[in-house]
Amino acid sequence: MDHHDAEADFEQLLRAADLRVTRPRLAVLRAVRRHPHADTGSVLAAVRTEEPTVSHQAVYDVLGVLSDSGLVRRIQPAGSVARYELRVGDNHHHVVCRSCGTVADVDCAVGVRPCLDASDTHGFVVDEAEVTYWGLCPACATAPATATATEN
Amino acid sequence: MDHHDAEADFEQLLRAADLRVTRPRLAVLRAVRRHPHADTGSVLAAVRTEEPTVSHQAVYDVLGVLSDSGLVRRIQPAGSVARYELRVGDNHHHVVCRSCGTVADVDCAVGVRPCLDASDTHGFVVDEAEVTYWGLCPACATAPATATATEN
DNA sequence: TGAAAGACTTGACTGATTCAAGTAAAGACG
DNA sequence: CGTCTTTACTTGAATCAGTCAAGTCTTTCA
Repeated sequence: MDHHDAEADFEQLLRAADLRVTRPRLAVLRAVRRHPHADTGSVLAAVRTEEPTVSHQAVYDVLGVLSDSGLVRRIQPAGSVARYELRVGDNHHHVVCRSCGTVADVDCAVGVRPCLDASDTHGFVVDEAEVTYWGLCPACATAPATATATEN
Repeated sequence: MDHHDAEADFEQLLRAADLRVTRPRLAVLRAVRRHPHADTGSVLAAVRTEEPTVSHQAVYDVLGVLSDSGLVRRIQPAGSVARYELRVGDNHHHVVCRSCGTVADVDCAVGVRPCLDASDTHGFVVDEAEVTYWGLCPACATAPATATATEN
């Protein structure tokens, strides 16, 4: 994984989305790549290891525009703050640990767009079906409940 | 729907769950029945039309214990505050309007427990698959986006 | 009826997220 | 390459859902 190639990728990604290329945006993209499912606070911390002067507001703004542009995906399991990931457009889903809040990716077995056919959507125009699996992660399934959700 | 019968039902429900029967709890159950998918604030407001002295903390507490006991179900679509409903244990799902946040119930067409078979759950012990359909409600699909999510 | 456990009230507090005003940097164009 | 316009970022304050803590009232059960 060459550093400059990855940089170029993110830069292209931004330009293709008609977004200005800025240091905070590149840093956020790198942070999200390094920490899949990280919440805003973790992204901020990760960003500041490279760009110590980036403000917390900038991170909120950047995550907002990147989400709106579809460059990152925002998820928010019940009871959790917003989390972000780079995997986008591949219709994957998430398992969330009820005990510690850890999130992992899951490819649905049913097909490319599972469960997108609801019987009656009351006239809603549906464009996405999001599946969240709830349960216990390997650690919490065996150990007593202690941990609290923070990072992945 | 006779008033006293319904009261008796809720009372039984509470006792069956080993919960004390209190005015706030009955009022919350009635409020949630009257306002499916209402958030905590709306439940509080609805409760106070019958029991004006109930504190906001009590409503949080009651909704907490009722959720833990499985008497009500708590949902929280991304970007929304917690919402509550009485329909429980029937594995139904939700459509959420991207524009106004309105929530509606959906029975999944695939079967009783749709999508519960994920290909690889990374060792998680999964006990529930929650499906959230995203799209536009009839009103927002035709009209320009204006409304903001509040009540159902 | 009276005691013990549990629920409720009150009031303060936290923490994620947003708002607003001003400064700085990116991209376009000459 | 320098200037201009647009848009991003910084700073600092504010909001709001939800939680914590201490004390009082109720429910339940003996």
